[in-house]
Amino acid sequence: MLEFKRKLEKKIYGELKEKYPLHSSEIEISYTPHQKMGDLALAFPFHLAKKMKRQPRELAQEIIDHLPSLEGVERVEVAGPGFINFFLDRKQFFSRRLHSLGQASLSPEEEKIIIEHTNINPNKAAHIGHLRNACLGDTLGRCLKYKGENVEIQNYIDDTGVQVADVIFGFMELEKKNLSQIKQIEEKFDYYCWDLYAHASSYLESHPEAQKRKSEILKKIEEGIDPENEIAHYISHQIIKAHLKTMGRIGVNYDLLPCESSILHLKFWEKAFSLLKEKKAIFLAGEGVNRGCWVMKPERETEKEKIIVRSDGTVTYVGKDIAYQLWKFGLLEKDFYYKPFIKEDNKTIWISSSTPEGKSPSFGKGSQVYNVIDSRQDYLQKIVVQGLKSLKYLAQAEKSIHFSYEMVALSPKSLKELNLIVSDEDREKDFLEVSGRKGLGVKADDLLDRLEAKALSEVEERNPDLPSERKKEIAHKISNGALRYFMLKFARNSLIVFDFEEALNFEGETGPYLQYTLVRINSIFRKLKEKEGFDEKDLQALLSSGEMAMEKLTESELSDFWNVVFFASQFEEEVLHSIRSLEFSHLAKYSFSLCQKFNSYYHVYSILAEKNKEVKRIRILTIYYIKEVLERALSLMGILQPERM
RNA sequence: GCGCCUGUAGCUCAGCAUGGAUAGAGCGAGGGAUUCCUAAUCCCUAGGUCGUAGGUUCGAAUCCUGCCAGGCGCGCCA
Repeated sequence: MLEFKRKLEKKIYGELKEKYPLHSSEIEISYTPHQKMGDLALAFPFHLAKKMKRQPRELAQEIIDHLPSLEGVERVEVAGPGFINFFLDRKQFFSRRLHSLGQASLSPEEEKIIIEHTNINPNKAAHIGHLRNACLGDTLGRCLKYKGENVEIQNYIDDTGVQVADVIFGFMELEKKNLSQIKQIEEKFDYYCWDLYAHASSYLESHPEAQKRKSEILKKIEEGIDPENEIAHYISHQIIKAHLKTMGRIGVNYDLLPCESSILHLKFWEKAFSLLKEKKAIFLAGEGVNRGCWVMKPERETEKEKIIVRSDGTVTYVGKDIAYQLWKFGLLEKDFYYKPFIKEDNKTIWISSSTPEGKSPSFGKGSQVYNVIDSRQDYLQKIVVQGLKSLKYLAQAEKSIHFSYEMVALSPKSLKELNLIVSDEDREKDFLEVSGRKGLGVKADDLLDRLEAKALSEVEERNPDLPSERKKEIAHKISNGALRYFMLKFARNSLIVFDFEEALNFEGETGPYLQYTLVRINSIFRKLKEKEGFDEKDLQALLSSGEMAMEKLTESELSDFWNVVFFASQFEEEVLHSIRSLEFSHLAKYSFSLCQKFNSYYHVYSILAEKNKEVKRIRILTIYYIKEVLERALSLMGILQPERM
């Protein structure tokens, strides 16, 4: 479709450029609002009419008279106040789409793209907010790979931060546990830490004298002193494993886990610091409130200067982030060591190390970097980019993309359902921010468990005779579809106020609706095979024969056929649009609309029962085409495809 | 105070990049469809001053400005 439009635009421009004052960019083909008006539309007669001081409609007609017959276009007409609308040769169009299935017309534009997402502090279980992050980042990765890009997924691990220290404080001071006692904990470890973290946080808040011990813990893990350090190591690694398992449940994967501890021990910051000083990107404040700090000048006069190194010589969060961002672009002149963290059949997840290890693939050195981080960090991400600019890495600053999105909050109803106690002040609000520190949130695994349980009971009801393993597998796929679609259907700037009833819904605009549509299509092919012996070979024969007797379709069937096929042909444009705008709700809504169109078609036109062979053939090809597009759409969204439901 | 984001149907949200033809879905409400490929479906009905006031334009939900309302950020926390 994309290619078809571009060719047509070029051809039309070529025909008209001599006769009219036109720029090639003005010839832009769009879609008509309604099928009966035609398929493609040109709006340029309006601009041209203005330039030439003429009536748009009359001018449009004149232009049409000048146009030769166009390949693939059956009819051209003036519409409305002066649009030029094209009616395509449906048979030719469909036949070409079928033949070009599988050969993507998209092409990569970057050397290597790095996506950083998930980034959960390794001190507690993952919650719904993290699921949104992971779903967005993972979908971006899948779409970019589909486009042909070389993509590396990184999940940054802040294993030396205060959050981890809080949990260590909880273990050592509140529960008086040593490492071997911690290892004996039988409960789900990330859940155990979830509660302990909340407990330790509130304890530390009400016992300011305990802060001293916490600072000591923090210092010891940064300097690598046991037992605090080995406990930190144990906790973070156990939690990372739990997170990877949770994300594995929804099909989210990573290539590399870069750790804060490695950045620290390999002195990434020191290198970045000398670069920043050398290029005068930061300076030492000699007076004012920030005296003794290294600060970055604001871009605008009205903004405050940003502290990068505190007066005690320690670096701030944003400073470390600048160092990490430099490394991602291969600009730091330093690298991590790497070792495998998890090895599975054909996939290894690597983790950074601060000491030399064996052979590993090459990481980092991206030409473009996406950081998937929620919108509360807009300002800090801006500072990171500003850091690159001050270092005169303008190209890299341009290619540092903050994939910003709104958070997931909790509705008062959800909180009540979880039996979470909230303060009177919080109760007044329409929604509450998820807070790991307060233990306020819906744990990712809990939500997934509930989705699976609900899906299982629905499967039981519909397919009581299936073996229990099959049922479980289907329920898993359904829960996966429900969750992934839910996380994608909202625009990224839309705050999701989480509600169980809405998230657990399997009807209407939901993942299971999409999955169900595909199940129906597959079911038709299964029955075709069972009842008529129509198999893959027959399908291929049908595809290559190119025989389509479109004239056998009634006028209304031709119109319904075209409605769904023409829409399906726009898939690649939707993917590109989603990548460009980082708005995967487009892809989600597009897929949903495609399913709606198919389901309407399905109710009117029977395939198995159709007596007319020629009509039947067209219908088979139609649903085959939709199946191919839909399967691709679902896989880009990370939605699994059950064979039955 | 400054910066960013949001305001569209009873509810939840698309549409805004690149202005275009009659503003769309889902949920909820009411009605209907199953001797026929899975009813997790489909069809019909009701429901809209696109926050508000201006501006630009042949044309504005979409672009610009003001105002109102809400959220987030602006720390020698991470």
